[in-house]
This record gives sequence, C-alpha cells and structure tokens, in this order.
Amino acid sequence: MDSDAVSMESCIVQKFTELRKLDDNEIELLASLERDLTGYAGGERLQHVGEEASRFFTLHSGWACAVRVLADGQRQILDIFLPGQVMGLREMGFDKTHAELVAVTNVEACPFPRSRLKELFAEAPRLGELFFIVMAREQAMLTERMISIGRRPALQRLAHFLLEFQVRLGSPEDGFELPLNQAVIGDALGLSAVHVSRTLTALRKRDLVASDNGRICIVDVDRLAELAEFERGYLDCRPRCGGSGAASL
Amino acid sequence: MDSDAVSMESCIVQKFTELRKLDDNEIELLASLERDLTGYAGGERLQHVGEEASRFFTLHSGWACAVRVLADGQRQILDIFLPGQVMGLREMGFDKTHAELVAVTNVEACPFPRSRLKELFAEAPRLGELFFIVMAREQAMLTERMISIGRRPALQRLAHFLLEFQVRLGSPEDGFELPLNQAVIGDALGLSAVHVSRTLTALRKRDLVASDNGRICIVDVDRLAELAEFERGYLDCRPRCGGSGAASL
DNA sequence: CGTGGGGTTGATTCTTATCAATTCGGGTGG
DNA sequence: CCACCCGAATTGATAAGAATCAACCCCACG
Repeated sequence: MDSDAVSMESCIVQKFTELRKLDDNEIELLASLERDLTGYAGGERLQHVGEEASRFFTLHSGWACAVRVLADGQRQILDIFLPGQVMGLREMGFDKTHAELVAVTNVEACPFPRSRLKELFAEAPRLGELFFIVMAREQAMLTERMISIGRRPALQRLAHFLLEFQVRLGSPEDGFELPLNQAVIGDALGLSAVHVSRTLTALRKRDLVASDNGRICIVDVDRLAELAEFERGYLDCRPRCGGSGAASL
Repeated sequence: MDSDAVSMESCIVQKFTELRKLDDNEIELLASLERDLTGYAGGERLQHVGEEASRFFTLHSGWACAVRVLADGQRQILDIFLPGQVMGLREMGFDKTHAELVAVTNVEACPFPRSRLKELFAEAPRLGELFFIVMAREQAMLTERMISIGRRPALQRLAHFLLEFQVRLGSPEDGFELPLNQAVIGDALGLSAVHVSRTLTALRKRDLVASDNGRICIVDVDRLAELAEFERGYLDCRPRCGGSGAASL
C-alpha cells in the first residue's frame, strides 16, 4: 500500500496529518471513511432533523453546513464545513440528529456508518484521540462564533468571520472564493441578509476588504484583525513559535 | 475495590454511568480523576487565558463557568458547569488555553494533568469513546445556546436557558436554586444585566416563572417550552421512548 | 427579452443597550 | 435595636444597532 497515494486522494487524511504523523495503518483506516463518494447539488440536504443518527459524512469537495431551522423559518447555521472535515460528529452523543446538513455548493461527500467510527476507535485508539482533538478544535470554532454573535457588533462580527475563512483556506494573499450568499452569512452570524450587505459595504468603505461576486480579498489583514480582535490561534494546527502567551496573533 | 463506594464519592463516575454501564476498571480510572479536591472561592479563577493547557479539572461541587473576556471588558460565557462535568476538555486541541475558568459559587474541583487523560485513552479505549460522547453532548448545549443567542429574542432566550437548567438539575417540580446573578445570565445569553431583569419580570408577569432571591420555579413548563421552542432531547441521557421522530419534547 | 436570484439602498420600526436613579435585602458595627 | 452600607435588582428615559419592508439595480440564464 502506497500511503502517499492514498493520502493524496483523501482530504481527511490530509487534514489529520496536519495534526499528527500517522502510520500506514491509521492512514488506511482513515482513508476508508472517504470511499464511496456521493454527489449532492447545492441546496440539497444530506441529513434531516430527527432522523436516526446512524451515519456521518466526510466532505471531499465543496462547501456544506449544519443548520437548525426554527419554527418561524429563521435559521442558525452551526458549522460551515470545508473539504477534509467530518460532518455530523456532534450527533455521536445522540440517537437522533438535531441539525440538518445542507450542501452549500455542489458537493462530494462520503457517508459512512456510525458503527465504522466505533470500530475505528477500537482498532486504533490513537485515532480516537485524534478524533477527540478534531472535535475539540471544531468546538473552538463554535465558541469563537458564539463570542461574535453574543458580544460583537455586526462590523466586527463579519470581519472576524472573513478572517476565519482566510486562515482556514490557507491564508492566501490574493483573496479567496467565498461561495456563500449574504443570507447564508447572515444565518451564520445571527444577522439579516440586508444587514450583512450594509456591513460588507462598510468594510469596503474603510478599505479593509475588497469583494466582488463571491470573491473576497482582505486588503489590510492587520487592521482588520485588530478591529475584530481576531486571534488565529484557535485555527492553527501547530503552535506558532513564540511562547510568552500574550503576543499571539 | 468496592465500585459502589467509589461511584458514590465521584460525581464524574455518576455522570458517566448515566450514559453507559462501566466496569470496575473503568470506574476506578474515572474516579482517579477526581481525587485531590481543591477548594476555590466564588469569583476565583481556576484557569487563565493563554496559560499552558496542561491540565483539566473535574468539578466536584458548586458551579463554575468558562468565559472569554473581550478587550472592552465585555464577557461571553461559553459553558456553565455543574458537578460531575469535566472542565477544559475543549483545550485538548491546543497548547494554550483560550478561555478562563471561573468559580461562580464556592467550588471544589480536582485538577488533573492532560497526560492523565491520554493515558486513560490508551488504557481504556471505551472510556475514550465515552469522553468523545460527553464532549459531543456538551457541544450540543453550546449549539443550542448559539441558536438562542443568534436567533431568539430575549424572552425566548431566557426561557430556554431556565428550562435547560431545570432539566440539567433533574427536572425538580418545586423549583431550584440558580446561583447566578443577572450579570452572569446576561453574559451567557448575550444580553445586558438590565435586560435580563426586564425579561425575567416579563416571564413572571405572564405567570410562566416564579422567582425570588436566586430561586427559580417554572410555573408552567409546557407553556414555557412552547414559547422557547425548547426540545429537551439534547439533554437526555437515554433516548426518550417513542420512536417516530417528530414528537419529541 | 423577459425572468429571477442576489445585492444594494432608503425609510421606518423594533429590540436591546446604556445611563441614571431608586429600591430592596442582608450584613456590619455602633 | 438601629443606622449604615453594599451588592443586586428594578424602573424610567434615551440612544444605538439591527430588523423589516419595499423599491430598485444588476446580471446571468433560459
């Protein structure tokens, strides 16, 4: 088994290797979660609320999200998933799902049974620990967004959100595609779509961000990060060098 | 080793047994996390932001919370911990902590080193899985609160919050102590303390809740749950019987 | 050429924050 | 026993932030 070839194909393996060096067995086990690729069209639901939480999905390509719809039709987006993430892990604690999984763009995802994950925990305890870490890190993204929604005004909230994706997408200098319309961004940030529009305009007016047609370019990362009190530590895989605590952007 | 005696002493063991039957070895391992009880006064910090994430705490008695303080002094409370919970699990994904741990009331907690958790994962993989489930369930509490903060007005937000604690405290019919002042409640719900006061008054006026001096009594659980769109499923240990999905309060 | 989804903009309303004053209850010391 | 004090809760007045409603533009697409 050529582990390089496998890890090239598998987004999950790639993501996990950023955290820890894996041996061939672990790679093979992980890669097995990403085998039967299924295509979903943008807007399609991969999982409904209240169904048996009997399977999870690995996301191979495209963007997806977990969302909760309230009685009056309002939505709160809980997670936004990028390729290489495992979707639905949170439902591991329950028999029935508490959120929908929706394809934001066209998506290739791989469903795998819950039992597969349990087996994996037993066969490779170290992978269990890794999954634990992965979940802890996704929880950190959750809490960061909770802080935004709870305590930051719209401008900082959106700034923080954009910075998060810039980092999650590998900190490209020259901008990135953000295939989320303003309604989706609003549902993630607890804002109305209209207010997202105004707020994005405000960021543009201040020359912090340039954007058109789904493409975002952060003009002045430092100033934007200061505005948003953005600390990227919660997204970094390896600790950033320096050790003195306070100065960690 | 008399496992009953051990499990009586240990809140953690108690909590974990609600999820799964444990064998004596697992009980002993878990109980070992709750050995050197340390007392902390209300308001005291058990963990600061940015320190080495080298240890976690089990909470033995009292209430505590994880909180993030923003530059302008605003606070967002991330978790509110009750006895039997493990505090700081989220920091497992990082070297440095991203939140403070604060004792809300006087508290007895037991610090244990991060390495102890890793050992435990290796020695008892099934406990690893259980920790995974525990974390998933705490994440569900997080997302529920995120939905509240993002999309529900203050009245429903507070209603949901009170219902959550009623359930977490064992659904007492005759009210319960809520040792949180209105500033703390506000910091958990993304509201100002003043608005918490008004909102609680509103709930009282509608005869949904009675409260005085830190004691809460939910007068009409059903009506309050309807108001808040509260579904207790995310707090239940065992699935509630019926299987048809939709009708799960 | 229409059509529809997304984005922008303006006017207005609603919710919640903020500021300030007052009350209440429990503890302390005289 | 009473005067005082303090933190917490309440209440009122005002202001800020964001939602809502509605109109309009732009552009990709059939």
